[in-house]
Amino acid sequence: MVKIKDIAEKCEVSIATVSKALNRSHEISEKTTQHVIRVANELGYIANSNARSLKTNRSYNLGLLYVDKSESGLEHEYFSVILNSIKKEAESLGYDVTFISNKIGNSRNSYLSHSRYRGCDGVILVSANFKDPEVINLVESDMPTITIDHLYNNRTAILSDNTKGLGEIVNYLYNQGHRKIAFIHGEDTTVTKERLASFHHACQQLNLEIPEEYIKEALYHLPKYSGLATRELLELENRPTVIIFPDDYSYMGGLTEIEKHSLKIPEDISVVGYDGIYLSRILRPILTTYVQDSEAIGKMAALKLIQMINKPKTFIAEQIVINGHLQEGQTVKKIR
Amino acid sequence: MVKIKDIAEKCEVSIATVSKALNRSHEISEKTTQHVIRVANELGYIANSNARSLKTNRSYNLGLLYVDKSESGLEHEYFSVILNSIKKEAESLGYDVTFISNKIGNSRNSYLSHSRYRGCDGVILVSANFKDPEVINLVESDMPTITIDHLYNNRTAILSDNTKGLGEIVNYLYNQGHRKIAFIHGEDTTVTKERLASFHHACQQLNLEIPEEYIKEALYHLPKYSGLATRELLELENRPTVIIFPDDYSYMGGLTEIEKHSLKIPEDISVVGYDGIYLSRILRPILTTYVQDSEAIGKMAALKLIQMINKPKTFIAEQIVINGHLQEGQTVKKIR
DNA sequence: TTGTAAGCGTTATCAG
DNA sequence: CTGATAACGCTTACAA
Repeated sequence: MVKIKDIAEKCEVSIATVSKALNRSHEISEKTTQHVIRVANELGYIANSNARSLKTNRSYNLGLLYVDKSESGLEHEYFSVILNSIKKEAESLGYDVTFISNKIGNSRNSYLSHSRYRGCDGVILVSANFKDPEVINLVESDMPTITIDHLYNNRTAILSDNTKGLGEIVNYLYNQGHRKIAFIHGEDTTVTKERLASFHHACQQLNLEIPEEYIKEALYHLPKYSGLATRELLELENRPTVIIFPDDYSYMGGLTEIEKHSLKIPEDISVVGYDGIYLSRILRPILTTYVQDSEAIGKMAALKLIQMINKPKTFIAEQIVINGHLQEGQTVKKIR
Repeated sequence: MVKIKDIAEKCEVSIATVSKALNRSHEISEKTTQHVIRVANELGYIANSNARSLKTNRSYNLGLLYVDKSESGLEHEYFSVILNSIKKEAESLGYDVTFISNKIGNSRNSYLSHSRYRGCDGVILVSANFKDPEVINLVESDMPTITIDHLYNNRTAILSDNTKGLGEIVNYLYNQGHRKIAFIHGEDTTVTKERLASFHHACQQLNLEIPEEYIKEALYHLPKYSGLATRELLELENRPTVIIFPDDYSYMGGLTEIEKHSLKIPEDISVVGYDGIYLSRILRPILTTYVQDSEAIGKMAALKLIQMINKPKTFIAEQIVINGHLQEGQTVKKIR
């Protein structure tokens, strides 16, 4: 590999001059700079990020903490899109992206250690177990971090607008004539809490009495559990006219159950999803769902993290809410 | 950050001894080794991968080249699963994974340069434009590489079994009584060539005459183009009884078109997908498709690349074919 | 404007 | 079995 020293020899200048020229330092004359750059190109010089990082303590590398609780990996489109959007934005700002695990080489280690080991300038937490002490440890360290869809005290987070989302859904359903609205929510997380609160708030505003049996817990992204919850709802004496699912994927579990009961969507029962993944649009009937702008979420996460890295002193923790919108599909029946 | 020197001082040994002890060198006595390790833990020592890599020329970091031609990113499940499987296997073998772009910092650069800049030990090419000179340049360099679903001369590749796949599909359709089999294939790639050859071969074996108008080109993962091709097929005088799609996603484009023609699947027309993504199982009717073992593909890619890295001399380029299987869904009608 | 030299945190060689 | 020391490739005071 050709290095700075080789260029220096060829140009008959010192390595310091080469380094400065390559970094476009104004200490160096325009002429020398151009010459050095030309020779560097001729020789096919490529910098060594390890040497550079060692010296500067900056890696221009972002860590990505992505732990899928369902152990099924990147396969959930919502997160996949976020991940890719992070990658795209980071690249366009001159940063690379490395996955962070809780191992270093072959031995177990904390996420924080791993991030430090790789010299990450910052870390984005996309889907993690936010209650894991190790994760908390990372967030509370001096390592710049951004969380997506989870809010830690006094830390920067990118949040999808769960409050607005559930509110819009409930109001839409009400306007379509629905009064018996069931809500299957995901496991207990910040996101879920917010959605539940918003659901109840919206119902209250509309003077809707929702029986407790209409509220069911399932797990995000796992159709099976939403299927079970759906069955319970369908077998209720006083069956709801519409079911809100935790997410579009989970709806598929409900769908199977609804079919088993020989019910037609939306004639016999209406359904609403959440996320607005590609799937929701290609399903038939097209799913009525709340579309999260996951593209924007990922982009904003990368952008804010890099801002934080660049101005650690003046950066103020903020909670950024990314708006979504209701996708009116074909799965909600207009009543009366 | 605590470093080797701090440990050395506390233990009253030299930094060389600490380094060796930490690396479990047998030059160092068991007693010293244990002591050093204990103190290292007490102090919360974390190695610095930059310094280490600089010295050893090994990063334990794999580059991942993933360029989605549809510009839509990680959102295709087939690739998402592969990516995650690579990440999992790499981690379990003590490697990290970094995305490789064609930029370094803010200036354009080649994939190869980027890989070198980050000191990657090797690179996996998941979804790339395999005809791009820059990509070819990377593969032909001394950087260990593995390609997925594309075969370069004399290089290691992980391939899904396209030959077996198309053969099985055709034979299955034949057994179900189908004689008028249409095939919408993807853009011209190694994979497509193989599938087309296999399709024709299987038909020939069965003495099936397939009219040329039954073979259509579309683009992988883009429902729109398969939709157009489907329309052409449906409007044919002599309409096929079954259509094979390039992939499960693309089928969705065909589905829309079939619905526009008020045709029922599989009563009026049968369809077959390819990939076997999650979607294929949750669709109704369940899609008959050829399931690729993407989990195994990703895992094998990481494994082989690491083997290549470890034994560059004895490693022999090989083409590894990962078997899939036919998923009998509900979209193929039994004829007669 | 350019050069000298120290040093970032490791590993590896060689001597003791 | 342990230690001194050079070296990896680069940046950056500071000197010239």
